[in-house]
Amino acid sequence: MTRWLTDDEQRMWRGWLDMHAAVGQATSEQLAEHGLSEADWALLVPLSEGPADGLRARDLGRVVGWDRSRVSHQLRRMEARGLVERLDCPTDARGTVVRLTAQGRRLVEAAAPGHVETVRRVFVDLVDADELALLTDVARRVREAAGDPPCGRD
Amino acid sequence: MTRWLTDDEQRMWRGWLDMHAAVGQATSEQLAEHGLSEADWALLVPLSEGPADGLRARDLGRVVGWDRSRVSHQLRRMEARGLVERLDCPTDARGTVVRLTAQGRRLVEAAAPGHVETVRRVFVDLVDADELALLTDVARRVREAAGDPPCGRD
DNA sequence: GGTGAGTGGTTGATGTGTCAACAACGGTAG
DNA sequence: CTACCGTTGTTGACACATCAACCACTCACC
Repeated sequence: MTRWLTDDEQRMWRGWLDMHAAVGQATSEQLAEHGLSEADWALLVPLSEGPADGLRARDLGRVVGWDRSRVSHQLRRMEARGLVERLDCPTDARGTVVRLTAQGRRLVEAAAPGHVETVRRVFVDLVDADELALLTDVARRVREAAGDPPCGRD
Repeated sequence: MTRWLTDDEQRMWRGWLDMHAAVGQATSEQLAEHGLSEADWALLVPLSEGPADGLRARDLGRVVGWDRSRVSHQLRRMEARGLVERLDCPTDARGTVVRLTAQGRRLVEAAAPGHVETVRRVFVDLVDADELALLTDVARRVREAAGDPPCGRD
């Protein structure tokens, strides 16, 4: 006996999916003004916030919640565009240290204000304090129910 | 003067992104048990709900909010797997009519109950009536602020 | 009946995400 | 020291998303 979704539930579920698509589109378009993708941004942010001498690819992957392969592929493309460079890790010959280039750092700093403004305009500034607390709580419940694959962005 | 996100705002924004990742992962894994992807599902659902003699590719694209190219690529892969078939459109020589095969219809009907149960388990059943109304309203506000690219799923 | 703008669909190129296989290294038990 | 196992990162194959180019067709207009 399947409990199908009621009309209200379906409206919420679909609206929520469409909301995510709309927000993703808005942030993608904003980053594209600087020649960046969401995938670029996901890696550039922790690199810009981390130590100036770079991060182990392993640690970078943990921060953003990606597997090694995805990180490696993305870094290859970003290195080809001159955003990051890969160095041998001095403490572990298996490792790779990833560091922002000067150009990469300039791009992050140029794109960050517009990114935050977009996030505010299409989402954060549209909810009041009560709603913000409730959304945070719903998100926590859902992550726990779904098995909370640790992730991180921004 | 950029208004950076406060800690609470950042927590909500990140939690919300992670929530979406967790829900997407849960539904993807459930569909994968039947050998289906989210992209397959997006097209299979309107095809299974539409007329038995199929849908114009154009109309299918409008329902799911995809452009022509994306629909065409996805249909090519699905046709190769025997889920759908493409027929010439009798009323417009430019058109293509897409129809579920018997195998495609069996797969949709086999996967649908588990899909709905997953959506309930990781999301819908975790919010009460008040929260459901509020989430629906927030989603509406966000879609309007972001420019509401019409979409549709499930 | 032509002609030209617009529509419908396909294709190829490139960027992105996932999986499995692989090579190289580190750590530990014997 | 050697054997072995777990870790780290890369690679290749394939699925998916986006963009631009292209062709065939429709339709409105002359």
